[in-house]
Amino acid sequence: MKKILIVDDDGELRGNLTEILRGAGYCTDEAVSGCEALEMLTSKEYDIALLDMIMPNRDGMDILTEMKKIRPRTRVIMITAFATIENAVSAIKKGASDYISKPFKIKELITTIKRVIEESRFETDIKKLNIEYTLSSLSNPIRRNIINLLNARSKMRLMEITRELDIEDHTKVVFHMRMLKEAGIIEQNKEKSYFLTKEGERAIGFLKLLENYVTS
Amino acid sequence: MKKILIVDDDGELRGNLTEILRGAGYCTDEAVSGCEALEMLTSKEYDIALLDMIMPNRDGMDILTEMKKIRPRTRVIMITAFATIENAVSAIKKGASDYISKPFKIKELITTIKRVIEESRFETDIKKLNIEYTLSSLSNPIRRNIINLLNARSKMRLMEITRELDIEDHTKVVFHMRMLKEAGIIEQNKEKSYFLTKEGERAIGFLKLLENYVTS
DNA sequence: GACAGAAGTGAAGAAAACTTCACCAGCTTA
DNA sequence: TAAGCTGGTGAAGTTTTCTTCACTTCTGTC
Repeated sequence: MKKILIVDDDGELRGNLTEILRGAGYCTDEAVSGCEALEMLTSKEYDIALLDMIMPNRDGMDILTEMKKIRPRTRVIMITAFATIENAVSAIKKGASDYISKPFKIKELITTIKRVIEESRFETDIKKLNIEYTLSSLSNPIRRNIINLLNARSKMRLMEITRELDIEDHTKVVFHMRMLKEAGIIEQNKEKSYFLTKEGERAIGFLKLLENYVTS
Repeated sequence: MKKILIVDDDGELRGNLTEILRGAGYCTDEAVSGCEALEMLTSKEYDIALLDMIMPNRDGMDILTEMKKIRPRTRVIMITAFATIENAVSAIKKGASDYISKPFKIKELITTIKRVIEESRFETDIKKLNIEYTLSSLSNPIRRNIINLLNARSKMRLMEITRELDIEDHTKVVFHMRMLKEAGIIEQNKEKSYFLTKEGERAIGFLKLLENYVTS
């Protein structure tokens, strides 16, 4: 069952959405604010986040950026009352999967959700890309070291890794962390600690296998 | 038990070497000529080849080159009656692991064989290098295609592969074939056909594994 | 509030990987 | 024996990947 996170400061709207989406067979959670949403994303993985663009405190666009950092694979659908083309474009550029404007019909929302899920399922090329990504991530010795470190220590921050690997320039590590994040091998929580994803753990398994072959 | 191929046109010397090396616990085969040696290498893998530099028909140096093409991982020890520094240097450059001159003492030969085996065993960096090689071979889509092709067809020649993959410039394929050969993933027989090594077959296994991960 | 360290961006340069091209040697076959 | 294919080599050029550097922003701490 697909998991959806509803992020909106409007309690009534949240309630309605929850009811409708649960009725449509989705598993939903609610977050009152962007900050709460980020916390929830840190501890749990969602397939989709419905994110209100305009919220008190922090701008939805900011939250989108943060969300993508924490969970690059969670699809975000932006919702806004004041739809403009520029907004839509910049949201998509920042990694949103779709963009719908209030008021919207329930049917419209459901269709959008279905399409976004379908897209993520249908991404054959992205699957291929992923093999590509995974292999080219693993083909670099620095990145293999990083993965092994994270496997041993489970959570590490940037400078810890940098010092552990005895690298002078931390931006070099930043570069490799980005590669690994793009490959879906690691993720980062709100405290900026990096950790292995499930895929990352598989990658470790893969590496060990390879090493055994070669060593034997 | 380590397998040694003795290549010399002098039957008496071959006989002696066989006796001594078997006594020392090695498994040996004999080849009368360079050509015969190449045939034997095609069908069987040896750890070490003792190769006489001067033989009728084909020059030992030529044979060395061919041997390295067929079995890049078989270590070759060159034996010569007329030792010169230039000869030694060019033999090493062509991939010989050592070079000894006739007449040699049995102890000397055994020591050399042991050292060469030890080197190949001790090559921790080469082991690491191999992971490196394997991964970077697999990280390129063209090379993955080549491996898959060879897996399906078992033996293919250069132009077959080139056409099958619909590549205009065959030298591009030559480049990737060289990479794969260096990684120990493919080898080439005397008829110039390429085929997967055992490592290559393992690489295929890895790829399938990875693909399953991603597809699931 | 000033300073140090953590985390990161973006541009520029260096290094490695890959492609293209011009050319050659060997073999087949008309 | 000329033409055409195969399997290469080596140099030059292009692209990608990686590294370095100058600079920013945020956070904690004194």
